[in-house]
Amino acid sequence: MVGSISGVDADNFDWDTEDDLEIDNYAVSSHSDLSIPCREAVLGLAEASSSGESPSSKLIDQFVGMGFPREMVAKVIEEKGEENSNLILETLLEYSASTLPSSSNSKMINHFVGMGFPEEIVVKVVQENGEGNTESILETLLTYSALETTAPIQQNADSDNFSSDYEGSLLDDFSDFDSFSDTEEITSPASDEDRKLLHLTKMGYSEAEASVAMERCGPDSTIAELTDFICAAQMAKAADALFPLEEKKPCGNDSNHKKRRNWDYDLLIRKKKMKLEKRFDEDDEAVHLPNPMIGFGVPTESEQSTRVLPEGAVGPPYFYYENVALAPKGVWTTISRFLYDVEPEFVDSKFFCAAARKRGYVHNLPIENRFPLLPFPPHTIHEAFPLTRKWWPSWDMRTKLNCLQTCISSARLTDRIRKALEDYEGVPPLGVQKFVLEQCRKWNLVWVGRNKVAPLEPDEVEMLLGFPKNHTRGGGISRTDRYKSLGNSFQVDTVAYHFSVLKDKFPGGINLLSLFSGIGGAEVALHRLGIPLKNVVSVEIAEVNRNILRSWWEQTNQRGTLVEIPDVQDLNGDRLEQLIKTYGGFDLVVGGSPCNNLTGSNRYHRDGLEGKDSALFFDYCRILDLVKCIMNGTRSMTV
DNA sequence: CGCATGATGATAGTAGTT
DNA sequence: AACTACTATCATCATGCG
Repeated sequence: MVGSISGVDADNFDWDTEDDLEIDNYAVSSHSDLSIPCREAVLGLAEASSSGESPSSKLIDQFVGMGFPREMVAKVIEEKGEENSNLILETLLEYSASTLPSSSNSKMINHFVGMGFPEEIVVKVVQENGEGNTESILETLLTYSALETTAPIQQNADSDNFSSDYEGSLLDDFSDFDSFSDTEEITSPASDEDRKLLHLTKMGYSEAEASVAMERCGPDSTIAELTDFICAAQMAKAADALFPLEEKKPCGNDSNHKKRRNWDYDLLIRKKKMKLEKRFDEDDEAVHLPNPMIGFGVPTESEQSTRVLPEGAVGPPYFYYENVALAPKGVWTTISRFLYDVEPEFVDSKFFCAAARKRGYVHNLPIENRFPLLPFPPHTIHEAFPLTRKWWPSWDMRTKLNCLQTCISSARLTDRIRKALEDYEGVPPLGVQKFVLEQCRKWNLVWVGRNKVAPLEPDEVEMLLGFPKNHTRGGGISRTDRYKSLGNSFQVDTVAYHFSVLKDKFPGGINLLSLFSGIGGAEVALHRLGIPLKNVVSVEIAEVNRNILRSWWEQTNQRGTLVEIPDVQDLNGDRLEQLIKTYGGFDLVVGGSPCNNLTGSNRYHRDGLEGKDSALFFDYCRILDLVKCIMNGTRSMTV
């Protein structure tokens, strides 16, 4: 019963059974404290000689693979120890920059070229900054990358005001183009928009960036405005990616791309990132989460707050965007910037129901005179699950559940917990309590019997989130799918509280554009508020979710029209124009874009807004902008 | 192939202390 | 300020079964 680790005390109880040594088994491997996981490229380089050797030589191989001399690597590791890879790299860079004479020049250049910077620029920058100053070389190079231009560099300004001069001249160069395009008649086959797009891509921006910028800045925007916008956006997300959407660039730099994934590059970028963010936090105020997380108010805290929306944000239509509050740094700054600089409202659903759900909402709804859905849902675990009270131990002080996620705990875990508790009559030792509570919090376990904990059933999750019972049940939906769909959904009471201000404004019902609808949290919220749904256009990629929504739509005898669109990419300007013409415009545009790449639960692809799924946020922006343009009649008549 | 199962940390924040 | 301790988190991947 006492674990195999010698000298354990009560607080350090070993919970691992003999063949299950995985729990909290951190820091066993000597590599576990490396701050950056090994990339495939590095592994590839080290693979040949790595198997069966000591971690030390493995580490040496890794750095040798980056192009440092073996002796130097060995020496540095000896000096600094193998724990701190960052320090090792720094020292290596220092050495290779300072100790090696003339021949190092080309080596250094190769080094930066290997990171993916164009050779000519590297040569120039190294000359200007001097070889010794790795930091400032990198800084200058990164400045270029942020501008991401392929135009040749001819300026000979000094390094201090280099970038600003560069940008200035760039814009000057295009001022001619602006006046030209403004006055030109549109007679050629290429539209004004296409010309600008072409010009921007020629300047080195990706097509995606360019089109987003053009949509955001409007049809009459000048090239200068557009570049301004892109630069601002890039600076905002510089933290996440200094080479946004690099795959889209036409020039095929596949080998460079791979090299960029090198380890040293990642380390340096990370350092850079932290610096940039710090600077940003000082200038713009960082997005900070309120404590308590009640946004502009919740029903229980009856404080009336007001706000003034930025001019560009004012509807129609009303819009409502949602995502996880605890996203990687800089993400919410970017989201806010792309949504007309509206300040996000961070709300924890624990003020509305028995489960926490920390989310950020960017919307232009009024915030005065909100009212909650009635009846109030249960506010504590005991109220929500009365039967658990009998088995709930006194030392489990939880009154609220944590965030409902897409996965549930394994049966093995609850089994381990049961076995652990069975060893004791009455109250278990503190160490045992700590372990059990930790797991209960992590997996939202509730007490269903003596020493027996269990994950929530799907219908219990439905109830907690404010959906009707069996909302996600049947019709070919698997149990796993139910958990997944529910875990990705709105908390209905929370969203309904925000939507409640619409009830007076749209007594005859509303037209809803619902992006990434999922299982229809927004629709259910409006319905429960008693706001009639006239026409709903729902965009949802997953067939199971579309089935759920359609089934709910039929069961609740909706009078309106439900239009289902699977792929958000299909919702282009033409389609929108047609829909808006048919239904007379949208009153509300709702969307909670996928969060897979933002949430901390994701161990594999937490890539920020640049992630494969999270980038769909930009589709939300695109569509919202189009709706705004079309409805306000400012869209150019050329399409 | 669909489905269920079990194993797999890192990040960014708070709170407290030095 | 810097450091430690502690906490929570709309998940993905490989595997095995029928």
